[in-house]
Amino acid sequence: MSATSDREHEERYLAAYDPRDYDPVSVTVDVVALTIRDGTLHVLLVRRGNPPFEGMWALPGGFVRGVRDAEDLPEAAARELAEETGLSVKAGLARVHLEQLGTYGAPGRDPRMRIISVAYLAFAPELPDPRAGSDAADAAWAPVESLGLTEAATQWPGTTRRLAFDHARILADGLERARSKLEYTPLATAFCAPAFTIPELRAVYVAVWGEELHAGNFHRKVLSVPGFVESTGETTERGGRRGGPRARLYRPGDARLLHPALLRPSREEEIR
Amino acid sequence: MSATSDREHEERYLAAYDPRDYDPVSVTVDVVALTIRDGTLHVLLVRRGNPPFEGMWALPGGFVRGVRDAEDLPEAAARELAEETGLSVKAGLARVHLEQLGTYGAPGRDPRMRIISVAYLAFAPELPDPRAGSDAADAAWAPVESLGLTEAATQWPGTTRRLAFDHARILADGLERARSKLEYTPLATAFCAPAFTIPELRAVYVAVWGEELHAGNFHRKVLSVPGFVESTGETTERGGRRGGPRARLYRPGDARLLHPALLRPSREEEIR
DNA sequence: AAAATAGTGTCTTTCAGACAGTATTAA
DNA sequence: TTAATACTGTCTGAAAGACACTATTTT
Repeated sequence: MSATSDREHEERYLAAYDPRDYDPVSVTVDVVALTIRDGTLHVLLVRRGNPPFEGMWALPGGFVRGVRDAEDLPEAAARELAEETGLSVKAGLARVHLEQLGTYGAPGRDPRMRIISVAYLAFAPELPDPRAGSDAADAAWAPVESLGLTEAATQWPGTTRRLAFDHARILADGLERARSKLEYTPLATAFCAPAFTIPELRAVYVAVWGEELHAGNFHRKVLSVPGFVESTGETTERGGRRGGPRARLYRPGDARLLHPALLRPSREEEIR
Repeated sequence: MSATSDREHEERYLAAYDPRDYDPVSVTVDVVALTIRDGTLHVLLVRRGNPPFEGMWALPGGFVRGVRDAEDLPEAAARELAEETGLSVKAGLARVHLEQLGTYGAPGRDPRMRIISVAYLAFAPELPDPRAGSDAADAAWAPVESLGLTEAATQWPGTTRRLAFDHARILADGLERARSKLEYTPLATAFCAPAFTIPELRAVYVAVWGEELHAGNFHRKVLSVPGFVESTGETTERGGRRGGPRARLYRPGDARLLHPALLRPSREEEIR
C-alpha cells in the first residue's frame, strides 16, 4: 500500500468518526458551589423549570458555547454560576475559587440525549441569597447535610426528592475533593472573609469535615505551618457571642501547599 | 405569564442552546499511559499519520462513540489504548489501572474544530512494545525524561519535536498526578508484576519521583504501612545482578490509602 | 576475596494529640 | 460573678530521616 493510499484511508477513517456528521455529543458544565452558612456547609442548587426532572433540584450548569462565542471550560463554569444565580462578580463572585472536579459521561445519564458534563468545584465565602436565573425556577443555598447523600432519600425545603441526573454523585465527589483539599492546601481561607480569625478558620474545617477539632491544637498547628496565614496586626472589635477575648485577625498567606498537612482525625474507614 | 407559556419559553431557550443544531463540540479521550522500563519512566506515544501535527508524537486517543454504540468514558479510554497500540486485554491490558485525569477544552487547542478532550491516566506494568493502530503511523514507549517537559524542545528518536496539540501540558499534569498518587495510595504496585520485591517497589518510586530514596528507611516504611503489601512467603530465585541476598516477594495488600503516607523528600519548591 | 545488596537496629528531631492552665470578654 | 472562649505550655507517643551494622549473594 502506498503512502498516498494510506493517507486516503486515514482520512476516510477519521471522517467516519467525526461526530459532527452523525454521532452528536453535547457538552455541559455543572458547578458544585460550596459555602459556609450558619456554621454548616451549603451547596448552591437550582430548581429545574423544565423536563426532565422538572421541579427537582439540580446543580447549576448549562451548555458550553462551542464555536460561536467559543469559551474555555472555566469561563463557562463561571458564566453558569453567575447566570443561574444572579450573583455578579461585583457581588463577590470574584473571590470564588474554581477548579475542575471531573467529567461525567455515562450514556443515559441524561434521558434526552448523550450529554457529557464537565463538573467544576467552587469554594465561596458567604454570598448573598441567589435569585433564579433564566432557565431555573428557583435557586438557593441548601445545607449539604440535609441532602442525605449517604442515606436514602431525604427532605429539604418540603420535598423528599433527590437531586436530578447523576448530580448526587457529582456532589458527593465534590465534597470528598473539598474535604481532601482542606488537608493539604490553604483553600479553607477561600471560605472566609478577607480577614478572619483562627476560630473562624476552624469553623470551616469543622463544617467541611463534619468533625469537632481541638481548639488549642488547631490554633497552634495553623500558626506553625509556614505561609498558611499571616497576621494583620488587628483584632476583632468584640469577643465571642458568649464571652471570651477578642481574637487576632489573619489574612491568607503565600503558601500553595500546607506542609506539614492538617490531616483529618478519623479516616480509618476509608483506608481499606 | 402562564405555566404553559413559561414552559414554551424554556423549551425555546433550551433549543437555542442545543449544540446539535449549530454549535458543534466534539469529544475525544486521550490517554497518558505510564510504565517503568529499564528503571525509568516511559509514556506511550503514537506518531500522527494525518494533519494537523502530522509526523509528530501525540498521546493515544480518539473520538468518543456518542450515540451509535454509545460507550462510557473509561470504556472509550480503554478501547483507544487497545486500538492505537495493538495491546490486547490478554497481553496485559487487564492489569492496567485507569483513572480520569482531567478535561481540556480551550478553544483553538485543535486547529480544525472545537474539541474537548477527556484525559485518562494509566499505570501499567511492563508491557510488550506496541504496534501502530489504525490511524497512527507508529507507536512506542518513550522515556519521559527525554521529552524535556520543563525545558524547551528536546530530542527523542531522532527528532527535535514537541508533542502535538496541548499534549505536553496533559502529560505534565499526568506526571504530577502520578507523583502525588504514589504518596498516599498503593498504586506503585500497579507498575509491578503480580509478585514483587521491596527494592523493585522502591525502583518505581525512584523512577516516578526522580529522586534517590534511602533503601533501609524505605524498606521499613513500606512494611510498616498497614495493607500496603503482604508477603507471599517466597523469595527471588537469585540475588541482585551485582551481588546481594535474595529478596522476599510481596503482593499488593488490601489498603486503598497509605496511612501514614510516603511523602516525597523535597517539595520545598512547590509549596509557595 | 571483594563488592554489592537485603534487611534490621538505633538515635535524633519533628509533629500530632491529650490535657492543663491563664487571660480576656459577654452576659 | 459566671461562663465561655482565645491562646499558650507541657507531656507522650508516632513517625521520618540519618547512620551504622549484619547477613547473603554474585563476580
